[in-house]
Amino acid sequence: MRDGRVTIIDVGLKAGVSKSTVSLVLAGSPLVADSTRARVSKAMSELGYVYNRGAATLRGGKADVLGMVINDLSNPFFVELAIGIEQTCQNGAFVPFLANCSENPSRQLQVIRSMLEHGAAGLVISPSVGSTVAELKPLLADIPTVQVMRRLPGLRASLVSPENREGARKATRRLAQLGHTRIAFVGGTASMIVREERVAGYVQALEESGLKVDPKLIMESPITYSGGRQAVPRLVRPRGWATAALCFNDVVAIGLMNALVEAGLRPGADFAVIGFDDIIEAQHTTPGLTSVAVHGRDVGARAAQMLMQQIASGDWTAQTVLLPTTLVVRESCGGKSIESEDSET
Amino acid sequence: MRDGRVTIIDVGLKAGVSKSTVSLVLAGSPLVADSTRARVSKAMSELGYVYNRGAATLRGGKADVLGMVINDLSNPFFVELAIGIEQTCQNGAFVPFLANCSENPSRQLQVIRSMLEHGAAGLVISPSVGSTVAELKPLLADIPTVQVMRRLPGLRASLVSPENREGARKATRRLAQLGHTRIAFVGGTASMIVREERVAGYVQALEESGLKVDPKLIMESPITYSGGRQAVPRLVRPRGWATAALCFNDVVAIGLMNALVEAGLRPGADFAVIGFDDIIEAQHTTPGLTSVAVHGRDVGARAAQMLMQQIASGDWTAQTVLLPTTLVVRESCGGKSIESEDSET
DNA sequence: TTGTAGGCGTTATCAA
DNA sequence: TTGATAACGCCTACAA
Repeated sequence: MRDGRVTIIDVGLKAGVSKSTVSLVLAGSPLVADSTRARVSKAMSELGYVYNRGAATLRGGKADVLGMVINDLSNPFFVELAIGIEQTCQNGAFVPFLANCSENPSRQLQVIRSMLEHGAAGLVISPSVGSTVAELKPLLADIPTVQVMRRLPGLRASLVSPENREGARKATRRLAQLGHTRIAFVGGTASMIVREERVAGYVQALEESGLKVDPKLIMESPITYSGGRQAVPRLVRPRGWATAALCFNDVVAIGLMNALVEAGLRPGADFAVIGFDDIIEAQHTTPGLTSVAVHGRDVGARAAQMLMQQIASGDWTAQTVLLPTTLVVRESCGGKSIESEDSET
Repeated sequence: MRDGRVTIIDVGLKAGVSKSTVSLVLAGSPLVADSTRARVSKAMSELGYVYNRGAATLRGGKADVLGMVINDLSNPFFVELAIGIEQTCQNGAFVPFLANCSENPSRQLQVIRSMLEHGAAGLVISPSVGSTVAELKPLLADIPTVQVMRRLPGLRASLVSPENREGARKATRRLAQLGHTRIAFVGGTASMIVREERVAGYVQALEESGLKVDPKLIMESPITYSGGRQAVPRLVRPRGWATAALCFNDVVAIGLMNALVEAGLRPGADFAVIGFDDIIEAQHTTPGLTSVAVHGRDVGARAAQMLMQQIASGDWTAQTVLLPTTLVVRESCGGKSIESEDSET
């Protein structure tokens, strides 16, 4: 106990047993006599003993840390996702550590390295925009990894993701059914695979509805509130140039809705808006935001399950799980009368 | 390299040097010959060597992990706070690990224990609602700890917090100056110290303005969007019973604003609303939300600085730092004409 | 039911 | 400039 840190030896000394016995108590072994166990436990709490998991890991090899590397926590959706992962870890005897990359690839590398150095048993990662396989692949070569939401092609890692294409298709089809012919897709940048998938669903729905696909209606923007705002001038000048928009996600959609109001247009009446993710905020806008629900918690839970199972089995062949989305209809897209599309799924 | 994990011994073998030399290279010591260093580095990357920080910590005693224990990441304000802490750690050679408690004290205990077991060098903690000194004090007895935003009286730990009382006072005074006489305080529960402070500022401003303090105007609610919503019926029935509200935070304020609109009232025109925190969302509501800016990143940065300094010096006597707030005036409180109060600060 | 004796990967001390 | 050796705190045989 030289340095202030109490060890099992100190505990043993105090309880009058050897360190091995203390270790057995720690492990909850049935071999220890009840009286001994009690004495040891008492000594532990009196000394303020703290288990040194690092030492145990060093000896035993396996760590209980599960790393969550998330691209951007300022998007509420990813917070939901992280919460889903966390809760699932609880039940699985893993300790989840969360790291935020703020959509910064070099920060992401640092964070991953750090988790590896700390002996993480596995990683759930939602790659930052701008990540490259070249830099990530060698790092992740020896650790079970599950990608969530975003996918880096060429990476040998599992994936849990929503059915982006189908979700976007459902949403766009709804807008078309409501009579819109000039429907925009707003948000994200062309390099994002998730966006590609969502745009593909959007295009498919337009074609199925017999509408023309106008590339000018497919707009890029940062995936932030301001990104959504910025799109509005291009959307409504001249007025009626577009009359509806499917947004890359809810954050963009909310920014867009607010800018519409400021431009004198009523979302849901003069202009239809649909978002993607169905974050909690979508219920608390005026009008309520229609959104393609991705069920972030479920996605997170699924990813965590998969990862824990891969860790347990030692087999982490890449698998892919696509989770269904649901169109949650609120007022922002107008035409409440049409029955929900959920039934069609 | 038995178990797949490459050690410095393996690296040394490959490079034809001893593990001590490898260790020196790792530490960037100027003692090693350049040619040796090069050979060792090459061996490391060829073998895919990963530094085992657990082992180093076990040997050396000091860890590089800094734990952030946050009450609730689904409040965007605390995400900002966490980002501030993270960024500051970067510059200080600490690795920040984030854990979310979802406002759940027992989860919080687990998380803290886990961080201690992993040898965290220090903790930044924003205690969950319902935390007790009795359970926290023994845990934190031997580790530098800085509380942020929230304070547990009786805990021997530093605190970085905004000037809640003064912030609330400024906001309330503004509402009074705009001619409101029935001003409510909405959100939070009575047991929260932060709320106590904010309510105290609110009461003080009312008295300074010669207004009566009506306990019925001080309302509790969960600090969520729905919490804000729920307050509205009590606020506007009968119409004009209250004409303005200072909210516990922006999340409550945004929920409240939306419910106002649904009740047929225009925030900023028929009813004045001020929030607290100035989260990013406050700029993206319609109308823009007037808010007492707490500058979450700065608060986080300050807390991280303080903690790192306490770790470095080994002296962690409790200190308190109160950071000033600013009233950011947008449209939700009406009366744009009055000049901003910032100048008075 | 409990004690003894390594060894996990690293760093620090001391020799060479 | 490099190598040998002893800890760090824990767990796991194996012995008692």
